[in-house]
Amino acid sequence: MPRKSEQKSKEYTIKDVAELAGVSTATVGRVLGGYGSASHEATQAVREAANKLHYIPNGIAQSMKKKTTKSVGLIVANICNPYFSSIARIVESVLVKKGYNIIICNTDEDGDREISYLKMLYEKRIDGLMIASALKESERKDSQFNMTYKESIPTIIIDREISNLKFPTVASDNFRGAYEATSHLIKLGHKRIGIIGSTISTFFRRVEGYRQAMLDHSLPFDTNLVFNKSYKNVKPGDVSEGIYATKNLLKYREYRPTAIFALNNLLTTGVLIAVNDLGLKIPDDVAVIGWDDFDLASLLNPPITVVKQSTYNIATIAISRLLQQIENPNTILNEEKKVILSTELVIRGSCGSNVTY
Amino acid sequence: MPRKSEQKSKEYTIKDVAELAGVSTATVGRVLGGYGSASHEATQAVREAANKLHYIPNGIAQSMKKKTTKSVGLIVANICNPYFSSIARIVESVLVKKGYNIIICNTDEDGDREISYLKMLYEKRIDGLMIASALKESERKDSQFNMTYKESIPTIIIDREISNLKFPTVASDNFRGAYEATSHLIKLGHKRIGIIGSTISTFFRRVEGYRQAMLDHSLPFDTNLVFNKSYKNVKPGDVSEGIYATKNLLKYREYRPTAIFALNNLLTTGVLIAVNDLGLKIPDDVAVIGWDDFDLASLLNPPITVVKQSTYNIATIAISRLLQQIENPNTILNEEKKVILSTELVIRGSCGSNVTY
DNA sequence: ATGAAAGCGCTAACAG
DNA sequence: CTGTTAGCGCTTTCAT
Repeated sequence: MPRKSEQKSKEYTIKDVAELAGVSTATVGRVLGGYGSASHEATQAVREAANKLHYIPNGIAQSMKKKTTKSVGLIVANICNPYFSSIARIVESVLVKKGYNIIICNTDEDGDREISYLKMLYEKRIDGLMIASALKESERKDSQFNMTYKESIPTIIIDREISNLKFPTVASDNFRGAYEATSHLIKLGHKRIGIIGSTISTFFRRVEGYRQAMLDHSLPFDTNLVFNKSYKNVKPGDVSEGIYATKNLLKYREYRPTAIFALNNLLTTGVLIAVNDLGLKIPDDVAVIGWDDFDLASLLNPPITVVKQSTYNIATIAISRLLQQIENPNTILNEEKKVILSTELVIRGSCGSNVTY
Repeated sequence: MPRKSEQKSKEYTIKDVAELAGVSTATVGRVLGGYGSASHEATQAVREAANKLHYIPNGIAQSMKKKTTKSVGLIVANICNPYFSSIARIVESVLVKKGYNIIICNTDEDGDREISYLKMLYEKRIDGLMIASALKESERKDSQFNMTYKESIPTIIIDREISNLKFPTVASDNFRGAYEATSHLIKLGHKRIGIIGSTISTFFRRVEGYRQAMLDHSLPFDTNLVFNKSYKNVKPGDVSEGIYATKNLLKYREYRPTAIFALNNLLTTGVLIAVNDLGLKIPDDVAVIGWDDFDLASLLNPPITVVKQSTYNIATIAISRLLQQIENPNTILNEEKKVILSTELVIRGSCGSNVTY
């Protein structure tokens, strides 16, 4: 095999195939593209020629004509978060069956990055967008905001709602999930409950649920127990945020919360590590509840109680709605535009006795 | 704001901008594209016009001309595997800085899916490809095989080697990692060691390392202790494979291995669940070693000993080499084409005494 | 400094 | 059934 180095093998075009097959480019398009009709003879010749040249159609040129790219963008905070990777996985599996590709973008909860991703994706002329927005409420006041998201392209919002945008959205009932978790702790006798989150919108709703539960049970809402720092500068998969927050919360023995509610998996892990570092015992010294279930939750000692989101449903519903919009641009998704899925409190041992009430 | 419903707002083109600005399309291209030169006046007018129309350049048309798409494909087994999601995360973060997007493809270890993904990606005219191939050795004998991968497009192989292909590759030293883990168990007195993998190439190398270690210590290589079933039909994130394998391995008390070596995170979790189900204790009843480290490993009781891959290095080296190829197509990567990174045995408590020898 | 025009590879009328 | 041809939106010579 003579190595014609440097000589980048030319990409064959439909024209080359046409010449070799002795037909017109239109005919080649017809047999390869599967539209129109061609004689058996022509079909044969074209296939043969295409094979011989190892012809690979130029999707870019096709997109140019057809005005569709068969790709959708997925913007999430961090693909390393099992919650998002599960969604990506499920979404991709249904997309690929329809010939779509998925372009993944990690914002790290940075609004600016989100905007620049949006720009990239729109330039790429994606057919659809699925997004867990990192933009904070405040950043949306901006007058330019309305221009950031193109309402002309099919979009589905997941995980978090984006106010003043009329896209369909699929998310968990963050308020209720947190309300239930908090109530659970209260019923178990906890009065001082720490909660660890961050500045993203989803977490605000969860903190509200927590707050309401406290209030409804005549307990004070003490902001000292709310750790809501920003995620900035936290490396992906970095567990230190949760550790830091926990150590902070448990610093003063007398004010120490008797329970901690961590608002995502990474934070939960951080809490567990910190509690362990401090030589404290769960649930006797401090109870723990996490947001999002994980495989090892039931194997830890004690097993960890969690608020479980129906990730599968979120992903499935979201992608089916998005495809609906893509394939039928006139679909009006006005009614029932927002679907809020309930969460499930999975009670294991990390909050004390295994009550079932 | 009158809602001109249905009337899909027209995408503005460079021509619209040109007209509004009162210049030619060439000039618009020059100021927006940042090449050539334009008068201050023209520049001003163009920018204004572009802003007013919220003009978004058509990347497809650009790609058509420039013959570059600014996107790279990433083919992995399953993005839900923390090992792959970490790689994706790191790779994406360096790519985005250079204006590239990343298209993620999950093969689920299915060779056919890999081939169809490859086709999609090549049609999309990706600028580069990073791949952890799912193709088994046997599938590569196929005469068509050589045509499956286009040597004309920059490619980097990660995690597993693909024989007879002259692409650069970055992977862990699977043989050595497994050899060390197995030796560790042997030195701790284990003689019957079960190993759980699957039919993918990486795992073969690991089993070979295990085998060599056994042999070098005058222990028999007993295929009854090797669980190497196929992954087919296992759902993403499904832990049942590991559970099934473990229960199988531990079925007959008298032949029972005293240690189990699980070849990826998901399998490790399965092993832990199964062992727990069976009411056995780690490490007394059975020792456990896992492949790939994980945050909770040190929090489990006992903490789990693992073979740790330098995921960060794999991702970083791989992407830098890929970019090198993309940006400088004439780079000859002949020497040192293959980089094999060593693994690290992280000894915790799951194999018995915390020896350090 | 700027405009006209060719052309990237393909699809889809349209005409035959 | 098949070929000719006109673009899709942009970049980029080549003139001016």
